[in-house]
Amino acid sequence: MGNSARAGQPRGATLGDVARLAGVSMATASKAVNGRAEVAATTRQRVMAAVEEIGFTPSSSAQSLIAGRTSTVGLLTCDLEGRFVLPILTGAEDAFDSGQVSVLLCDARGDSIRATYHLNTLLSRRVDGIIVVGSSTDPRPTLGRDLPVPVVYAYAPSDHPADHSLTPDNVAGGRLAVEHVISFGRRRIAHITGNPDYAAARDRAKGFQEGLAAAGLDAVAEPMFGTWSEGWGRDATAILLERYPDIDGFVCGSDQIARGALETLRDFDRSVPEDVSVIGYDNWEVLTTNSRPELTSIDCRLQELGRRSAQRIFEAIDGEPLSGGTEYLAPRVVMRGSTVISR
Amino acid sequence: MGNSARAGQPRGATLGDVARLAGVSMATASKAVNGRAEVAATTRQRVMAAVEEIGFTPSSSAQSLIAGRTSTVGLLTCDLEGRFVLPILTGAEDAFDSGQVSVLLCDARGDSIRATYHLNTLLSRRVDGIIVVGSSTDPRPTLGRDLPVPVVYAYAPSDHPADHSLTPDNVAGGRLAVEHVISFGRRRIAHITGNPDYAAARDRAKGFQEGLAAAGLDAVAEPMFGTWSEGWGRDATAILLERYPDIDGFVCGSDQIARGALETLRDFDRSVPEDVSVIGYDNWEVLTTNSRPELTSIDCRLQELGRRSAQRIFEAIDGEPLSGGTEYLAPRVVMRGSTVISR
DNA sequence: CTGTTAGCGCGTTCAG
DNA sequence: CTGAACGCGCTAACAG
Repeated sequence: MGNSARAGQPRGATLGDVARLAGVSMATASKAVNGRAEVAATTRQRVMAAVEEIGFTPSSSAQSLIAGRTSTVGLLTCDLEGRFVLPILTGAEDAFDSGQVSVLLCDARGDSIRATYHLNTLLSRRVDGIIVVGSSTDPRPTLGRDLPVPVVYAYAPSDHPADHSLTPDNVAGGRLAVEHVISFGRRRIAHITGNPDYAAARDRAKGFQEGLAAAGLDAVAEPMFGTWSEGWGRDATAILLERYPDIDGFVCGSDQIARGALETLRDFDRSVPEDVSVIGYDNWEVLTTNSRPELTSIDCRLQELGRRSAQRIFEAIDGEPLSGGTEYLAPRVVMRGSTVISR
Repeated sequence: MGNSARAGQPRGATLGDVARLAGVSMATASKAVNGRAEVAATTRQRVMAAVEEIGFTPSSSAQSLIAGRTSTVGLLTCDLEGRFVLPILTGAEDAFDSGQVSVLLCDARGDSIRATYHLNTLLSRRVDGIIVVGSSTDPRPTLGRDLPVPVVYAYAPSDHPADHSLTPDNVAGGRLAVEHVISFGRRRIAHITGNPDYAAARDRAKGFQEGLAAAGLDAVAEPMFGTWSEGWGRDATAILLERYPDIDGFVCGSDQIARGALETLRDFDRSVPEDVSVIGYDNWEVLTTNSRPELTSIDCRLQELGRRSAQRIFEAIDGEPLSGGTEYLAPRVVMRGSTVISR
């Protein structure tokens, strides 16, 4: 307090102010501030003192104008609410952060008109690159191929093969899930998953069936497609248990579905993981670590996805051109009590 | 496609390019682009054609330099992962969006050193204002009083009374919750909540007790403080039911706790909402709409909180100085099957 | 109605 | 080692 009255320079002090106060020219002040060698030690001290005194910070607008780069990237999300964008966003923010670049956040709310509007905003702000974060793994329309900045598509791949996309490998995830359950000796395994309109549901089911086949096992039933909800998990599990009482493994397409499965298994007096194994998908902690038993789940490593997306942008900024095509990120299994017997 | 080869001006075309191509001076081009009146219709058309042709977008860096404003605000979050910041963030983004201002996102990861670092970044980028989003409702240290831009604290209020803060009214929420349960005829009501180190837990408990007293009711037991987890909800509910079998209402400090309560009530064969009412807190949809029955909950209106924070920043930018003090946002109840009997 | 000039805040030559 | 001059892309005065 007290020096709040000194806010006579409300919009930030300029290098000129510093120079005047230190009794040097702007050029000298600039060199001192930027730590260049060609400046006398005593002069530098005077300058730095002045900097401290008036709280000078160089204006990025001016610097960008000269450098031709803004050290800013745009993050264009299609649906901020979606729970998948947040980890990606933190991963990217994390990577950019240590690279001294700032993140300009835009949310298109799933509206393509708003998306192009925001794209213009980002281009006008001369971002050095753009990450487009989708809310599902279904391919999304490209922003266009003749943009003046590198663009990377995260989570939802672009529908244009020349664009660079990063997306979780859901086929591998489905396969990993069933392999995990098989490794605990299960042989009668069912798959309950979400809406088949989602590529995620189809891909995971595909991986599930591949894994089963590779182990020489038959599916106990066709994959059950429904919704991504606990309610569907409960209902589908009940249906399956009544029809195939010998089921000993449930591979679920989401943690919500798996939670529902756990609940119904309790109602049927089957013990998890002793009699039946259950595995979820997404590793959504609020769901996986609060259930009884805790839920083993497939983790898509979304934060890593965000980090890598940022890395690709960095490389592109540094001149290395972006290769076209899609990178599939391998998932991993996080083991918990719904498959592992604690002792 | 096809014109991707025309990317000879990779870093964006300049107004000079437009002017040259249209055969006019930069000043005229500027006026045409900005829709000023003092320009001939035919000239304007030539200019706009040139704009289209080379895909010109004005550089915000240059514009900012002149205007002295960047039309950018900083969003400084303390913990992006936290589930409370996301709605606030979307609310703010929403409001800024319609005001043509962009959002610069920084995440301090709960680290105060990183916070001051990011603050400097934001100031150097000459943002027109800053919203600080905390991850709990406990007061947080002020960024300082002598900043050259307006600052608003959202969710976590500043510990400095002269700062402007917006935070949910948890006392009102606790009271609202118990009033709702009382309105359904419940008289033997218990409160299970989270860690008492959190102001949220204490405030909600306080509101709970006020509401009870105002209705002339005695608490069936002291509020049960624990953790914000389903496990604690299950355990605390079991303890209470064994000790006070006549309990007919559970006011919970979080939706997770309420989910746990629902589960234990099932184990005890009490029907919800016929015999017992249960209400959660936060209205976290994945928890409230997937339970059996669905969970009535208190909604903090975080998106509205974000929107209002943005509004305060707007007002401050427009010259209206920020008043000191904290705005408490009234919560509302979202009714679902855990209190309302469907028929 | 159009073009010329100056300057926003800064970094970077190039003489002194 | 220091300072004067120029330019980044753009807009606001003024002249023409």
